[in-house]
Amino acid sequence: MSFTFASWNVNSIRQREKHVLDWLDRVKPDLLCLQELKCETHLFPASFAEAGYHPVVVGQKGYNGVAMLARTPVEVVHERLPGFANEAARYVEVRMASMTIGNLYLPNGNSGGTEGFATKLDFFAALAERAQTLRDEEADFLFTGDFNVCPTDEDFAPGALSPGDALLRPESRAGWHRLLWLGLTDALRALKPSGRHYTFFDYQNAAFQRNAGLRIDHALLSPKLAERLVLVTPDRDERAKDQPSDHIPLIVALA
DNA sequence: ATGCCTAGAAAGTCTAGA
Repeated sequence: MSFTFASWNVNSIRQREKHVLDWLDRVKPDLLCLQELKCETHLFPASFAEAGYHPVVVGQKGYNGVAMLARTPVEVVHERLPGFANEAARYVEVRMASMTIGNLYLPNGNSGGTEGFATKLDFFAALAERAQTLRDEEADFLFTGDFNVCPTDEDFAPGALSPGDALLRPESRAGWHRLLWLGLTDALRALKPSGRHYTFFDYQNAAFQRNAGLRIDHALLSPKLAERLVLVTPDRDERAKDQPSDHIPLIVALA
């Protein structure tokens, strides 16, 4: 059974409500995973449910916040990442269409000094543990969201990041690679093994116009789901619109 | 020169994003 999902860091759901509604109407995914809601759960816009989507919202005041918008009712499994001792609203996991789907907003790691970076690595470690558990349960599962890591040097435009940035530090990349070693497939690179396929463009210095982007929004698929992979598209059209998020949707289709 | 955007919290101008 075919299944289309997307990940989109919207940088405030209230600022982007109309963008998301229009996008849902255009793409009609089975599931949209949102990050950086920047709003409390009870302030999440009602318009998505009115448009026929089942919302699962894990919000908080100010920063962070994740949500799922599903075309069918879902079972909520977790509203925090097991093993990640931090109250920030950065993970939500559901069961739908015979899959377990984790939607994550991984800490950036550039703020908060040594402790801030350690929190990022802690999230990666807990995510690997979660992957191991799901693998042991023989679940078909995927993780998608804003991983805040450029897996290789091909995943950021020259000059877009300074050398010591948390998005490309070896420890961050090791966290990413540990997930791959657990048998997960990087959906975009499975279908587009090389080339620039960015998902983020800074608001400053006309980064989008210069294609000075980063590939930091990802989808990781467990083996049987990877066999069903037919399409991965970073939706650049969204970044050209008025008042866009700095991230674009990453669309993935399974056969 | 982490700064030339953007958003949120909050009422100044920070912090965080990445």
